[in-house]
Amino acid sequence: MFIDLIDIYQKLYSVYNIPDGWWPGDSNFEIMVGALLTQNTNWNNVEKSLHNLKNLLTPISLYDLPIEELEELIKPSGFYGVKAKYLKNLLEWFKKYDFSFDELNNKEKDELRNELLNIKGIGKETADSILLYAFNKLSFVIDSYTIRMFSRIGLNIKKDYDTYKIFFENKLPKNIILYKNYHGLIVEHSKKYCKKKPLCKNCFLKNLCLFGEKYVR
DNA sequence: CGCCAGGGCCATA
DNA sequence: TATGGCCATGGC
Repeated sequence: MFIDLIDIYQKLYSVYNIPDGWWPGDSNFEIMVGALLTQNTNWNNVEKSLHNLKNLLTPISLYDLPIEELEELIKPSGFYGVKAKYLKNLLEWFKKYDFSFDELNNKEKDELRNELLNIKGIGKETADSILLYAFNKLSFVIDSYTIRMFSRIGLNIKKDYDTYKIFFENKLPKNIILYKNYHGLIVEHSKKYCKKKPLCKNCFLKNLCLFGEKYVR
């Protein structure tokens, strides 16, 4: 089964109206915090937490905030106990670089990624989300949606983070906006049609989707 | 009421 | 390497 990633991108792009860059947020720091809070969590709940933090969305404010207060403010986005610790771990790392995105941007992409992965609470998806959307590094984000959607379309590769990441990065033009938008389009499409209980009947990609044929009627 | 959400860590085998 | 339990709130 041949999968044309560009063709699928263009189809998604023509259907969904997403802003260029896709990830919502008024600052790189807010994007970084949101990337952590959204771990296995509906974005609607993340927005509630970000709203609670609205006057504290600077690295220094959050660094100085007692962890008990941080827990209270991020409760709506769930797993608040571990996520508060994870955020503190991230801030402790960020402080070593004077909370400076510019300073960290001097690092090579792979080095920056490895440093993020060494923070307890930052796994591959969160690291890649921060790299791509907060640091503007060319690092494609894979999530459960990506694997579910493309395996249903017929992409016959191992359902594994690294395998998917390499596949996408090898086949796509090295373009930051394309990376940002593509992941965003996969998320938007998956939330609407390619859910665990799929809505293939109304899905405009059902012609391409082997999985969908069984659910058309 | 049950299912699911823009994961990751850890213990176990 | 690969599962399974755990972390938890809120929308539907």
